[in-house]
Amino acid sequence: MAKIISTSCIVCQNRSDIFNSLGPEELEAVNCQRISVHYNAGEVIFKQGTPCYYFVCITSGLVKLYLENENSHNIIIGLARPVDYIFMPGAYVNYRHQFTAVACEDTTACLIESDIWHDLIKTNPNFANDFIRKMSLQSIELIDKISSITQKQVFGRMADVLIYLSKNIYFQDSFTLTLSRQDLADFSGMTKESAIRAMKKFKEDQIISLKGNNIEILNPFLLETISKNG
Amino acid sequence: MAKIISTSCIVCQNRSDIFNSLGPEELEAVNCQRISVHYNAGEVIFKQGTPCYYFVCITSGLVKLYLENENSHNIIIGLARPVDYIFMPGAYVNYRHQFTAVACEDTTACLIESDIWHDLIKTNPNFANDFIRKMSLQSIELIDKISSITQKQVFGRMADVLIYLSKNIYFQDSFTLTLSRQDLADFSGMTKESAIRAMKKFKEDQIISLKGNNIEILNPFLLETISKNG
DNA sequence: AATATTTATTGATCCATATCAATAGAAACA
DNA sequence: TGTTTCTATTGATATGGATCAATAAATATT
Repeated sequence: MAKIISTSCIVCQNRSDIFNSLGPEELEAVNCQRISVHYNAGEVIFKQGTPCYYFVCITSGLVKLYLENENSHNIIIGLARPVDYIFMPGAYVNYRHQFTAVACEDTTACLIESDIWHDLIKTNPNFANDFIRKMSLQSIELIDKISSITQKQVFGRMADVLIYLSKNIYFQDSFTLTLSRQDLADFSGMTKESAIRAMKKFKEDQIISLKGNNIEILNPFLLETISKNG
Repeated sequence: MAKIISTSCIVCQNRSDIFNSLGPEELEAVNCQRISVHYNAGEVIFKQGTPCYYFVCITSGLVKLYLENENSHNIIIGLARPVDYIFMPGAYVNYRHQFTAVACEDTTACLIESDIWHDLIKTNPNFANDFIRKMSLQSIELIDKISSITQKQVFGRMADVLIYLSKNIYFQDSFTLTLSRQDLADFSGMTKESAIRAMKKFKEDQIISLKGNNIEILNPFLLETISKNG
């Protein structure tokens, strides 16, 4: 890891939207102390339980955020993509990471000290407002995840995951997965075997086409129906 | 419902902690337009999917927050008590309630217009900071709920619920439940029958004493172990 | 107090999904 | 190019917890 790249935040094309409310001096202050890092696929960005000193802004790649458990399987509670940063509820509570972040693809990120972040929130109401909006969105995603996992069976849950991937990660009905089957399982709260069987059923029913990691949603309407009916 | 009571926010003993960072004028502004309401046990405070115009600050009683689902059972994602307010992630996103709030006991609450709330966040950085901290805590609770429900079996989940009730709601090892068995089930993501059987097992194993709605945690250490081991 | 209604409890059965096991395919490596 | 290693797939079996059904207890109603 740790191949440092650099441009300025002010001209950065992959800058997180959260920084749009900052003025040039504020952006420069962020730029001055930011650390740009490259992670290879599979590398840990941070571990659940460790102290959190930095906000992680993803500039390229894909990151999975998951809850670890000694006895049981992991559960992916979210994915982070450019142009976004990883939400960090511990930054305002116990200064610990609530989950582990791992790069699914080769990923570049900028680390921003949480002190600066806190200062910006105190001094720039628009930044604070945007930050609250992002936290709210994250809360809603968590609520949606609870709803999906507790109120739906395997097909409904897998439908939710495929819809989420196409709408929020790949922005297309057709995409090449960089998540493993195990990841899909962890994301939909089931075992790898169940995930594979659910996908196989969708393929048989012509709802998706599936060749290795190439997925195309052929019948989004039916997938939506399966999601709704659980 | 709607038995209006009144005192001033400035002298209120049941004022939510979130208002501690407000000055007298700000408190007075809140006081001027607040609406105090009484809800009987069982009454709906707001429904999932409806617009959210008010923050609800609980001054007495107990409120359950749950996700509704036509096909499936409800799932309680949290409880709200005095001195607290109900978090409302929709207030910054789609202006809709993400869940339903129902009074479990006779409950009084003050409704505060979200406009005023938004103004305070923009103008008072300490208020914004406290608000972000509260949202962060809520996110962590949601993450804990996901962890509990997906990574533990019935006994672990029920242990989590009992620990939560004693530590965060009743503040004692011994308490009289105002939640029904169905509520306990909805809170731990299982059926009423499974909830009753789990409690029965804990009673047989002398981990709790259970007479109707009177619960005492006799062996908190063992309960904690069950929670950890799932 | 007697009756109706809701909530709680217990037992029997069933089913969705996990677990286990075996194989196949893909990627890494020597 | 064969060997190892990891990931994916498929089938067989096991099981945790849901569902169904039948009281019992508590609460509300007349």
